[in-house]
Amino acid sequence: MNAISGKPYDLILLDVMLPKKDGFSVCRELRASGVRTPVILLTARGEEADKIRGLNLGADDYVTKPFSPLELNARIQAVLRRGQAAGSVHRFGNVVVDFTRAEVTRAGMKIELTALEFKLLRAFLDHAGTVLSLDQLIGKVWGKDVFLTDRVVYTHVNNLRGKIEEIPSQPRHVISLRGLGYRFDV
Amino acid sequence: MNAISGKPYDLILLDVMLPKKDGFSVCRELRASGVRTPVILLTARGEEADKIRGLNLGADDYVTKPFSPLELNARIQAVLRRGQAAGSVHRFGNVVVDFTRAEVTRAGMKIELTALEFKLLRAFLDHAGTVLSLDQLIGKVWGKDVFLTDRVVYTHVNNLRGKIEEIPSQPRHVISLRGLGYRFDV
DNA sequence: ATCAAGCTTGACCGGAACTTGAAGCGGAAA
DNA sequence: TTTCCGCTTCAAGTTCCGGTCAAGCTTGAT
Repeated sequence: MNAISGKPYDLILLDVMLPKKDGFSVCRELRASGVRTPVILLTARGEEADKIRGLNLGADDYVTKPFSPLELNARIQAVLRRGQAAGSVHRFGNVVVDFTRAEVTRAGMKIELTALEFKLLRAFLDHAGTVLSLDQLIGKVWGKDVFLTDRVVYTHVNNLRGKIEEIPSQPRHVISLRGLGYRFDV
Repeated sequence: MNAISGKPYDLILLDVMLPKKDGFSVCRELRASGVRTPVILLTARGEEADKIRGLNLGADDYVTKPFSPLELNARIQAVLRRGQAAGSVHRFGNVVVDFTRAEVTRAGMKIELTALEFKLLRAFLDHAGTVLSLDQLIGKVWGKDVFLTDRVVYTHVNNLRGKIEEIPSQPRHVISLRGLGYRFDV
């Protein structure tokens, strides 16, 4: 821990399989002690659950072994670039979204989203914390010049809710603002 | 402090949780010493009160942890774009208005505004300190060519008052000018 | 003092906005 | 072709906004 905490690293590559102490504990302790340096986890093939666990502990991305150097490099670049450009992995509550893999998990369980629901979720995440009117949503998800009834949006927003919201979730992620639209809160 | 005061930064990202000295003090001291550089506060989830405190101390925006890189970036851009006018976050008295989130708080407590009340409040804030006739208000809130009785305005102005004015507030924010209209004072 | 116009404030209720489950439709896969 | 499944549409039910009404108050003119 102390080997890391003081120094300003740009990125931490963490193997889940370590002697004496596993990568998860390290990751958790890092986060617990306030270190916000990006962390990429290296996990062995087949340890799907580990991936989720790691991301929920605060890791920024994961790479499954065996991995190609190219992929690792790409993900490193992505994580470093993140904060200005759209990263692939997002987290809110207990759900993890990986747009490049088109995978979503809630509390470690995989969730199936349709293509449209992905677009909708992306629109929300791209504007997290700001109100999106129905027209804006339609523009971002379906396209600028499409005629759709508001009901279409209602329905799909609710379908999405049914999949990503914990049940019952006291503070929802997708918040209805009557007369204004929706707002996504992380 | 001196590390900041001399140099022409475009923006300051300030974590509320800092070693030795919290972000609030830093923010207050900055403002007190005349630094007008935009400040974005990072506050932890659940510290709702902190948000308000920070904004009242002169911060320009806040981001609650955990935040998505996208949101942070969006807010940075927003604050930079803001310049000095027409920002999303307004303050008057002990109330804070965030139009992009469609959120209003008074003395730290969240207030629910309707869509119409938001539009009305925006019209007032956009022309704070100047008299707005009823016709002007109707034009800005309902639209240019709408026929409405004055009573409609009366009612909604008073509904808005009931939500944003402290009770009883000796100097009101929404001031009636008999025969002329209303004036909003910060 | 008296009065009327302007404003305040609370209550009401029709309908718009939203939720939610289910049926219809059409394209892609088998 | 048939089946499947995602997107759209429909519809019933619920919430609650917003224009209207009304009664009372304030202010300035007469």
